Amino acid sequence: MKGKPLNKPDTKRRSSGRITLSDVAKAAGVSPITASRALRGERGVAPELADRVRAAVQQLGYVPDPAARALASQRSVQVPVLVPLLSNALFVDVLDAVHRVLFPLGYQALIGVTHYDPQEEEQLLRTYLAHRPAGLLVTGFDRTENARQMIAASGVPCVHLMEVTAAAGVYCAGFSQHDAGYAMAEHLLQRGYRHIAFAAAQLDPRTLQRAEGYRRCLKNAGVYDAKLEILSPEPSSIRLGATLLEEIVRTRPQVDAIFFCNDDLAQGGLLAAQRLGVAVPAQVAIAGFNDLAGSDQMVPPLTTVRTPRAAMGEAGAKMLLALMRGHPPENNCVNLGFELTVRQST
Amino acid sequence: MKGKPLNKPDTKRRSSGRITLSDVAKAAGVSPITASRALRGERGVAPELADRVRAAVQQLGYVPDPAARALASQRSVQVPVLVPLLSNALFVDVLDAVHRVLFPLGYQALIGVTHYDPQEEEQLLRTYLAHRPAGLLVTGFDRTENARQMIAASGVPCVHLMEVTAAAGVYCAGFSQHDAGYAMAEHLLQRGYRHIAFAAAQLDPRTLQRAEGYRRCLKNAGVYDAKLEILSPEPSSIRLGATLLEEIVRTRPQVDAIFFCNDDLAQGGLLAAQRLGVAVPAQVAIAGFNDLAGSDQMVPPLTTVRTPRAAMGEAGAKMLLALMRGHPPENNCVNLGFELTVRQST
DNA sequence: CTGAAAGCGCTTACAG
DNA sequence: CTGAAAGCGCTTACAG
Repeated sequence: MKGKPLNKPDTKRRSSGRITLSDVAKAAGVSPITASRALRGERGVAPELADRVRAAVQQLGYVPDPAARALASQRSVQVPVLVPLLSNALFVDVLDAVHRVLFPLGYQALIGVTHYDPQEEEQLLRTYLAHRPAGLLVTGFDRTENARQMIAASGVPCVHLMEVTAAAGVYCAGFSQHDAGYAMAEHLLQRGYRHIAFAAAQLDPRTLQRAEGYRRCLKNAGVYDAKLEILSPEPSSIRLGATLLEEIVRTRPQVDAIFFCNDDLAQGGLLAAQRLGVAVPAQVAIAGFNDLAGSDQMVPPLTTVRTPRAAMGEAGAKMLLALMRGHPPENNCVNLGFELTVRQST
Repeated sequence: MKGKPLNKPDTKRRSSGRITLSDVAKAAGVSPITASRALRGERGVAPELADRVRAAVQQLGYVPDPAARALASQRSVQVPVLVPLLSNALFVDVLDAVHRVLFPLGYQALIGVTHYDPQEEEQLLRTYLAHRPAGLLVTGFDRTENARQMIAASGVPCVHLMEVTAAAGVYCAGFSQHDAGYAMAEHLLQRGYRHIAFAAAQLDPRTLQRAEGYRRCLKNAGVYDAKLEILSPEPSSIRLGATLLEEIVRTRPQVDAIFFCNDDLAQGGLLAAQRLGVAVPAQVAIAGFNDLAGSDQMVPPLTTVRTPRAAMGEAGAKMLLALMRGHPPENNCVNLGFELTVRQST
């Protein structure tokens, strides 16, 4: 007997008290492997046994251990979502949509903030890839060569958000930033404006693509003037929009319309115009981009481009889901489009 | 020889090709346990050996496997952050601050969205607790009894954000919502307003605490009128603020000031007043709460209460950090205060 | 201060 | 269709 406690014959060296798969298997009268297979819905398990396993899970309140699962299968349920910022509603909307699709299916969306810095993104990728993520969601196509290679070498399925490309073998859910910029410029031309300024902040790849669309459209119409591009590397904000409008009104009196690259800038511009007594759109028309909260409530309501933020998050997540399950989607690049939303500010 | 490949004497059955702790230990000429201890900065390792381990890590580019670590130590690096919504900038700011503190130290902030629903929160908790989180960050104190017990039983360190309490043994980082509501009402009284409406949405616990502060202040002054409370269960938004202002102006012409429970409502109210030709603050004063983006740019700039969102996230995360490391903070409840921010709308 | 053994709770790969 | 064995890559608990 050696003085061992009789009542705890099963005491292990490091028992956590957790209900394990073995407990479930024992209760169901099957082996742990069979229980595991039944749990994961793997076919090839007799329906009756699967039922017994499900019942045991219910009865014992068993919850699988994600760490053990990840270690054994070499794959976690984590899906890092790399976005430039959280302070831009744009990306929060995308992240929210991704989370809504992934979470109910057992996947964990992980926040990754790159601050628009490719080096920072590369570092994040290094860290996250060590976690054996199930999949990866990134913003756009602009990254370091290192980052690109790390993603490819990892074998982790990856979907690109916010932009589209014609390249093969690249998965993406987005829309053409260029075409959206072009469409807004075209709208302003149609309204009769001829001195159309482009006011932008941050100057990230997508902003520059919109700028290019604006540029091409005005050049086609023969009214492009490089001096009417106001490009600030500062972060986009309502306050900066106000500053930019003041600057334009002061230094470029000929301007009859301003295309702001984001709605927060445009809202700030609208408010600054009001303070300065500049009539919108009579003296200066104002247009934005993204159709953020409040744009429809501005005075006058803001003309903008409605972008498919939730749709991109959702479509991207669903595409990733397919890839993670080993079913490559027929269409590797979903173009969700955009919608020119004309209100009274133009 | 049995035909075995001679060049791969070390081939395991399921090698992942990953560089492991054993590789590091081998390269450093120590045992894996010593390498593990050195890596985790556990004291009691000879400095020289620790140096050799660090060098080997560098040279091999070793990255620890979080899953293996979690399984062996029964504790992951994950920190679920439970917030009501992502569509409210308030919580995004908190989440962002938490992430900024936790990520550089190797912890992973996990998104948890409760939609203001205690049942949903309980379900989330059940899921997250199974992941053996290192810590837990939750919003406020209002939750199901089940949720409370699950947290306590798990032994996972937990910090409450956004509110403060006098209760002992509860960790929190927040401010007094009640007092902030009181302060704004007091400001409006001091300005001479006597028919002060309170317009609120969502009606979550913190909104109701602010309402209570408003109520108590007006009662103390003898000017409380229950008919001037406009409480809508709908989600807070700029558009709803516009609707609420229109309703108040139409049905309660005596109102000379409106205290909106959140800045998005107040901004919407301000814009609606402009559309209706209602002068602010001459005819109706308007005040908000939270000092969200754009409030300082409104016309007129919005009087509001600046709340310590980033500070709460940061202080909460740091407190949690201390708890996770087994160093309970001296002060279990940090009150970050608030700042009445008077602008021209009152 | 250092290490050999065992174990965390699963799944993979191999048999039958 | 089912299972016994081994292993995923770490850390804990026990010795020395």
